[in-house]
Amino acid sequence: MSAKPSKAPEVAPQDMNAVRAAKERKLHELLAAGVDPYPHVFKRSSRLAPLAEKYAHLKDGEVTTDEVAVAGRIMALRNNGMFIDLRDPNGKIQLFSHKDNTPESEMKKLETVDIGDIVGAKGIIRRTPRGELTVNVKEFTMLSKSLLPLPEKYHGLTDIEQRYRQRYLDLIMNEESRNVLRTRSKIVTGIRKHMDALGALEVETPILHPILGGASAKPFVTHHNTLDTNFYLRVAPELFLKRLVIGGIADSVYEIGRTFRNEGISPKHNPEFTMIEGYHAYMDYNDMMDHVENLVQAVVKEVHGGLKVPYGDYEIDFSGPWPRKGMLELVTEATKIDFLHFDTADKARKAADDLGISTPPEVNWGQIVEAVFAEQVEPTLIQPIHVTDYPMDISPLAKTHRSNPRLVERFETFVNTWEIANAFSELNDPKEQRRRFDLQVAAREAGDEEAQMLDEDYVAALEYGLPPTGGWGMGIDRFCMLLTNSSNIRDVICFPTLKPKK
RNA sequence: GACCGCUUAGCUCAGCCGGUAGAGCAACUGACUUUUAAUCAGUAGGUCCCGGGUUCGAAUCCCGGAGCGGUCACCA
Repeated sequence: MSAKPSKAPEVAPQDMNAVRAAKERKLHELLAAGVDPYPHVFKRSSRLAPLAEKYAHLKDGEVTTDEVAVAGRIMALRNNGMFIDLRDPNGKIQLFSHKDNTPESEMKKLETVDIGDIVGAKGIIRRTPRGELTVNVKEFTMLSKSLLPLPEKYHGLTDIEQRYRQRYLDLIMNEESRNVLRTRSKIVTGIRKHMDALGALEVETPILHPILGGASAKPFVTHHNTLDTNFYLRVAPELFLKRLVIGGIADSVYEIGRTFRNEGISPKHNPEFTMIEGYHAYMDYNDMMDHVENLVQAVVKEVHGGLKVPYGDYEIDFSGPWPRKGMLELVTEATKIDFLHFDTADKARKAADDLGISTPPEVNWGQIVEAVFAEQVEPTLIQPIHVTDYPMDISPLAKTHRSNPRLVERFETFVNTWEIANAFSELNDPKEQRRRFDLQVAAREAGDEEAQMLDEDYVAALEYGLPPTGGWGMGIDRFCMLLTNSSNIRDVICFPTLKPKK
């Protein structure tokens, strides 16, 4: 391009604030000088964190003859650019430019450098008398000229909405945000490592589901054009994973993946969230309790170093063994009422009413027990506990309890009043499964939007034979909230769902 | 979905009983030069979220709307 110095930026002035205009001007100065403000590559001799380690022994004021090439984002300029704070994802270093040791050509480049630019620098490394590890700049390279100003350096970006909408800015400015999302990554890696060590096979199953299944939830609906068919975005991977166990691809399979529920958004609910589900042949829900406990402990230890984790006003102690208590038993402890004594929904409803928990007439016995449990027991479950033996009414995919036909072999693990895991001995009797589906379909026809659909192919798969299988699922996002002391699920999601602006 | 709250410069925030817009950072001009939120002097920067209304006069009061947050309801 013809590099002619241009005073006037190419963008209409009314579209820019003064800060941007100054940056545009500097960009033009670079172009005019024949400098590419967006070069293709820069060879670093080291990242910043290893440098800090390598030179930790340098005393204040000590100078080396070691030449380094470093790169990162400029976070601060002091003394008209004599001191630059450079940062990369894991470290920081100071750049020092002074006419006594920096060539005039490089000193000149400082005039086109702003806070927020990505730059590279070469020079010898030293520690200043005030103790800052520093590169004495011999050569400057603009690596990416920024055109927008960074948020205020001291307070950072605090506007919660903007932090989620422009997560990149939040990440540039807030160490805490970077750390929370890094911890999430570590948690997922830790889970995967634990599962792989067990010999479980990681698989991927469809997100586009022609038939809703695997959980009671309201779905998103989407459309495939050439098939001219609507699909649901999955609310759970469950039925496909069990098909794989039927197929014998492995004794243990698991999937970590995005799941979608078209329900309210809250500090604990994002419309798309990440679950892990695992299925293990020849095991039952007792084995799953051991499994969930081991896995959670392994990951907590890996992320936190120990098993005690602060959350809000509490300290969660993940050391085991975690108590295992029946849901009905817990309800009885809390209410002095044994709901197993009520053989009809009406009797249970009356007892719930007396507790101030009203339920609509169409709900069944299990749903009433669940409502009482949610109201009276859940808020007390701070430390890890496996709540076992759920009503069959609310568990259409779980195997009937071996000692009580009204219950199923299911448990949910609670921590900090939240359900973090849900597991059962999988129902593998095809006739019983069909009967359960029929009940769901009836509930759906009676207006229960969240009741499950009959999946003929899944029943057919069961008819070929699913081994006795233990299955479990865990919401990764909430688990991450617990381990990062986050009070909002959005903090542990890189790009949480927001209403589009305007 | 209901209730409550917030929204002012690029960012962080003031703005009283209604009298016509302020600071710090960032930017610009200059000074200074081993700083650590550098310092000093000066300059520029506004759809006060949007739309109505009341008023001589609205960032401020009233009504409606939007986005976000908190609480509750449902869900994991």
